[in-house]
Amino acid sequence: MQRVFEALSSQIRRKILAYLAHTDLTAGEIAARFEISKPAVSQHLTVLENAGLVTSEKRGQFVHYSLVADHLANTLSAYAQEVCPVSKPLKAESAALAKTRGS
Amino acid sequence: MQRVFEALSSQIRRKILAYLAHTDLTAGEIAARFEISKPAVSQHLTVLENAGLVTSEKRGQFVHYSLVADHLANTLSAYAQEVCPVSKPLKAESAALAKTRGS
DNA sequence: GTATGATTTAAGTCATTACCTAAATACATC
DNA sequence: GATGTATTTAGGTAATGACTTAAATCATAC
Repeated sequence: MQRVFEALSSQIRRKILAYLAHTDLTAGEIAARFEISKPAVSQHLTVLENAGLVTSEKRGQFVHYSLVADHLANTLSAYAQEVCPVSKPLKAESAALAKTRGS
Repeated sequence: MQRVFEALSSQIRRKILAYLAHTDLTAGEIAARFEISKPAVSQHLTVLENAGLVTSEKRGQFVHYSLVADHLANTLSAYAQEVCPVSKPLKAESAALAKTRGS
């Protein structure tokens, strides 16, 4: 929990997660989307991985990163529960979601 | 958004919000629940207030703090949407909530 | 095995954050 | 108005985080 919220406190890291929400990417592809150095991006990816928000898999000389959406959603949800026991907006959003997806 | 996640990156601040979820508290009552100095707690409260997560009202010599649950829930929900467009756990949690509360 | 490209590790700097103590401010009471 | 309590501001230090460049690692291709 601490590591997750710490990871989410950086705009860059939140953006990385948003990119990974659409598709898996290699470290290089992620780095190309930001203006900071590759080592800096690598550090951010390490933070995200230590928080359990992404996983990495080495294929050949590339390292592919992917989002662990469940962990993110579970953590946010758990804390929202703790602090907003009767979380109206969350509920409303989810109701809309359920409507769209039929479950 | 940045300020909210920055505020949430501190365990102490998350705990303060959890306390305020149950009831409003004065600055002193909050400080009494932690082992750090009162000025340190005051700084944390400032961070939370700047993030829009709490509001304060001065009554006599006391300052009462209360949670702005909507802002917290909305922000978490918005980012969850951005990163987990089909957020199963969030939905499941909310479905349970809806059941309990009938709406 | 040498050279090339992808990624991470290492080492160091700069800025920010968290914390403390001491002092200031504001309110209530006598 | 002097005293006591609640809270914040000020000033300073230590720890943490983000970033950089340079070097190391590892896989690929020649």
